[in-house]
Amino acid sequence: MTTTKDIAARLDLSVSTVGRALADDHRISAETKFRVHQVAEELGYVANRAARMMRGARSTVIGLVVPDVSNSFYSTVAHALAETMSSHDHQVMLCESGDSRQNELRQVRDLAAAQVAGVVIVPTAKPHHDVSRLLRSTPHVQLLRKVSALSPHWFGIDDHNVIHVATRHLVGLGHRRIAYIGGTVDIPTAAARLAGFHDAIAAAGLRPDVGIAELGSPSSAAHGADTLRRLFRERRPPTALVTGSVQITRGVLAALHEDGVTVPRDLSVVGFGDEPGFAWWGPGLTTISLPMHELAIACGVWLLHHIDHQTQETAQAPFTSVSSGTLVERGSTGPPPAAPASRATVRSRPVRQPVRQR
Amino acid sequence: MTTTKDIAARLDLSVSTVGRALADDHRISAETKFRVHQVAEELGYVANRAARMMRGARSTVIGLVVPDVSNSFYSTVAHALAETMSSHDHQVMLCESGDSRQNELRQVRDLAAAQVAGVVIVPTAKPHHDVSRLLRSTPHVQLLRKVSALSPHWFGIDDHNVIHVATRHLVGLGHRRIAYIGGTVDIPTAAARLAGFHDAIAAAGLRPDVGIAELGSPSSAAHGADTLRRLFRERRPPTALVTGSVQITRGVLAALHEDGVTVPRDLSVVGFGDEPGFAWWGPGLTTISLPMHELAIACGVWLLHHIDHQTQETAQAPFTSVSSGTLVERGSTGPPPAAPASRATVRSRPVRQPVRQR
DNA sequence: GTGAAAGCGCTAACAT
DNA sequence: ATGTTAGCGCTTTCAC
Repeated sequence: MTTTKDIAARLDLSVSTVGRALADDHRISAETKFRVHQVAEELGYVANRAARMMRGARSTVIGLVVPDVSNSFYSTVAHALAETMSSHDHQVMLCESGDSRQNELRQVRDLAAAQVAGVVIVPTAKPHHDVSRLLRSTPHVQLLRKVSALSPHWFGIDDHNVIHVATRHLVGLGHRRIAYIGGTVDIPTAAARLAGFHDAIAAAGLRPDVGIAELGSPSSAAHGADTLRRLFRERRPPTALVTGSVQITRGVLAALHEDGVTVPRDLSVVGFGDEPGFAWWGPGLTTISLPMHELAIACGVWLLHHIDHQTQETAQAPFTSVSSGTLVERGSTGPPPAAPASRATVRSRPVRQPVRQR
Repeated sequence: MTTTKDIAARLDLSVSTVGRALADDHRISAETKFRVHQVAEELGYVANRAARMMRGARSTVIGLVVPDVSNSFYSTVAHALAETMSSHDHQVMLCESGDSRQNELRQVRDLAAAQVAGVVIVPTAKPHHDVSRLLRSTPHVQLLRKVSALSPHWFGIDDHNVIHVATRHLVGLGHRRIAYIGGTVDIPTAAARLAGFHDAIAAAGLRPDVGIAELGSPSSAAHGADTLRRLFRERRPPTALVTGSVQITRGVLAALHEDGVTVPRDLSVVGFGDEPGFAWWGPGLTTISLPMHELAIACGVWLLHHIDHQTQETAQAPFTSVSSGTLVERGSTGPPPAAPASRATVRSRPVRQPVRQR
């Protein structure tokens, strides 16, 4: 590794002159600057960030803590943030919590050790106390989920409203037995979504068929598929369904496809998120589209601004930004059957038998 | 930020004793160690990585350079790598090149400045010379794509074979006018895929209808859709299609869906990659499934091993690992029409008119 | 078993 | 316009 010392030795200058030349200090002659840059280029000099940080320079690394980047929801976030940070000369450290407090703590500890400039975090249900403590001294903002143990700064979506709208849509179509499959209510967003469902159902004077995740179980595709099949095995299955997470939606769509359920005849479905493929699922999935890309960008630029301006002693007022989703109406929702719903053919042990389109 | 100095002052010890206690040095008494750890815990001490690195400690950060993490191909890679690195006490710095040499250079420069322990890179077509230079002094491995300017170590898939198998499948079904839509041949993987197609076509004695990307154009969904529509506008449109990237596959699927083309009656399709949703697209997409998760893990653990053992003066033999894909047969491929293909209804300005499934 | 001091690469205050 | 010096937080001699 080439250092300023090497360059100095090569030109018979002092390290400080080299440092200043590289920093384009006004006191250095144009000629010296030129020669320094030339040698630096030749030797492939790259300034050592570690040394710079020792001298008090702030890191240009932003930590991103998400449950799982392979979830397209979060990969969109990672992409948007990486782009935003890159265009502001910052880098993104990718950390996965796997929705485990222990992992989350390890990741945050690593970020603290790296003295990162800031952190964007989608927290787990109950972050470890040390996570709060470690983040206390680091500018950070919560994304999507919001827990009270961390900073009050938050960028998220109106979870309650989003599910409320989805449910109202089904009520408006005439459905009276509407089910909801969501994730564990440990997680605040999931709780808000469930509340949105309940409120919409209550406002319509209906009885909800709710299939939420068992406490502690993650919001997975398997859970979506299993719960759907359980709902269908009941005496009076629902005629409509609202899903409360992308993964659950995925599982439900796969199960409906595998089991040959005809949508919207046998069941109306409103999905969560608008992932690639949702548009071409069966008759097209009616779903809630969420502005994840824009949300992540807004969150990123806010954090950068916050980092630059919080040094002032001004009391930082809690900042929250709520974005809303949009109901995208496609073919998966329609009026309920006029006659008592004819039981759809749903097997608990599904046989692979794709529905041929013609 | 708490430092060893703070702890030392608190216990009236020297910084060296504190440092040793924290490092569990054998010369320090059990009691002192205990007290030091206690105070460290109380003060929320986190060792400063920058300072450690100044003392020669190697970084525990691995750079990951991909074109775009929102591409589920690469988000799978990012996830697998983050997991692997996390379980080996390493972190992942996420860098997006956007398939631009300039961005790639900036990102690699940042990684070099951060003195990262290693780099996993999906290189652009022609990386800047400085990228080679910068990476020369950093253990790195190429993933998927392979360019000669970088290290010979590479983990990828057998691109030629994968497309060869896909094409043979269609030939075997009796197709004689088979098209291929791939990305720009600037990128070695894309070139290999195209060659795989050509070889399979030549072996069958057929005339290929090839729709590759224009040079320099990225392998995008839009390109897939546009090229598909162009192919269909020709006098004798193909009866079968092979796609050469996930994005192109996505675009093709969307266009076929929007334009109401009946698959496999009007066109047989073999996709690339097995993304969520491909299974339920129309009659189920026949496609090449690729072991991206496993590939990324293998790549990650190899890099870690390489980092730990390259210090030995042993000449490092070039290491390459080729994984193969699997043809997943679903409903989107079938025999060609016996009679001259009835022109499918494809509009250049498609009207949204989803194909209703019944 | 513990302390003092040096030094990693860089920058900034203080000389010339 | 350039050189000298000190010090960031940590580890690691070398001393006691």
